Formats: sequence, structure tokens, C-alpha cells
Amino acid sequence: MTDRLSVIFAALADPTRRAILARLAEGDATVSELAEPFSISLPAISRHLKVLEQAGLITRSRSAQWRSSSLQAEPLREATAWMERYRRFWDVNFTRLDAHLHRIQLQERES
Amino acid sequence: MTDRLSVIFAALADPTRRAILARLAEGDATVSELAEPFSISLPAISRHLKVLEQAGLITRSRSAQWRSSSLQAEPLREATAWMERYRRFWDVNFTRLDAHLHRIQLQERES
DNA sequence: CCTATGTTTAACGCATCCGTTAATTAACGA
DNA sequence: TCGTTAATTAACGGATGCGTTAAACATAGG
Repeated sequence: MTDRLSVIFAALADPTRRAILARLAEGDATVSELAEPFSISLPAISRHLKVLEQAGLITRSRSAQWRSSSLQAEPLREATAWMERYRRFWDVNFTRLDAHLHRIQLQERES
Repeated sequence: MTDRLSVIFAALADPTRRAILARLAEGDATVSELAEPFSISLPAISRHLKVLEQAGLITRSRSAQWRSSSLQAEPLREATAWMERYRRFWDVNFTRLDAHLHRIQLQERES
């Protein structure tokens, strides 16, 4: 389980961690702030943040004794990119939509 | 870890299972066929298939003594849908692209 | 310096994951 | 019916995941 994609998916496989990401989408937050909605201990939250950090899903900065977490969505882009390979298996409109997107990209390049 | 999304992400967090899905994207296959590229035992593959099945990522059918697996991408759509919420955090062109997509959808509805 | 606050690290328990080999089940076919 | 082939289940071992409490660390501020 050493490859990047596995680390990302594993990080997302926990509801607490996904909730933390959802919270961070609204803005940076300290560990205590992130812990507040949950009925688990601060050390547990601290570990979750470590997992998210190792997956590249957050970055952290220190200000005095507070550690602020910041959402980094790049890994989600990677994970989505992997799933895109299977889009044709669920999206019946994929082929037409794909054509549309290509046309748009061409237009953007021309403008 | 009882919620559906967690089960899906956990299933994807293993490179062997992702490779199995990639293989199934090319067509249905039996357990032995799926095991062939890997240097792990058949029981191990059998367990991986069980995990994928419980995540809804494959369905299985029996024909004589062979059990064929078939890719089901619906869970990937769900996972992608969840990630979409964060698209604006990585895709700088998301707003414009989003507008384009809406226009296309309107066009489709009109035609 | 001492203390309060915020956070992390250490040490532990328990459950789950991932692999193994051996045994079992299921179905075909001579 | 008996042997062969395909796959699963059982039983086990080691690693990892997720939670806990207690201790340690870091910084602000009287």
C-alpha cells in the first residue's frame, strides 16, 4: 500500500476524515475546532490529520500554539482522474459530452 | 466504517483490486483469469473479489464451475460525485467549464 | 519562571486487513 | 462413480487502523 493513489483512497475511506475535509472546505481550522463536532478524543483527531497530511489532502501551518489545517484538493483531482477511465461504464452520455468538452477546449485554445 | 462511501473508497485503496477493475474494464473474466497476472494465491484473489462485490464494484455470475466477474461502475460515479464537491479547489477553470456544461445541458434538453 | 492552553507522542487493546496453506464444495466429464 | 478443474472457506500469523488515557512538548503571557 505504498503507492500514492492507495494512500489517497485509504485516507478517504474514513467518514471522520471526509467530514474534516468538508469542514476545511469552508475555511482553515485548528485541531480543536476540527475536533469539536466529533465525540472522539483530540489525539484521535490529531492522527486523522496526520493521515490526511500524508495523503497530501491538507497542509498545516503553525501560529503560536495553534496548528491550522488547510485543504489541498490536488489528490482528489488525481483520484478523480483515475476514476475517469471508467466513466464510460456509468455515464451513457459520456461519449457525446466528451465530444462537447473537446470542442470547448479547442475553442478556448483558439480564443 | 459502515457507510457506503467508506466501503467503496476502502475497496479502491488496494492496488491489486484496482488492477482487477482495470482488467474487468476490458471484459468479464473468471477468478483464475483475474489471478493470472499476480503472484498471489487464488484464495487471496477470491477475497479481493468479495471486497469488490460488497462495494458493488462487480457482480458475479456462475456458469458451470466458472465464476465470472463483471465490472459495475456505479459506485465510482458515487465516489466521483462526492469528490466533485471539491472540484473548485483544484480546477481553476471549473467555473467557466461549469457554465459551459450547463449551456450544453440546456441545448440537449432543447433538441 | 510558572502556569494555562493547544497539540502531539507514547503505550496499549482490539478489530480488521491481507497474505498464506490445507481442506472443502461444486460441477463437468470419462 | 471417480478424478479433474475451479473456486471458496477455514484456520492461522503478522501488520495496520482506530480508538483510548497518560505523559510530553510548545508557546503565550502574567
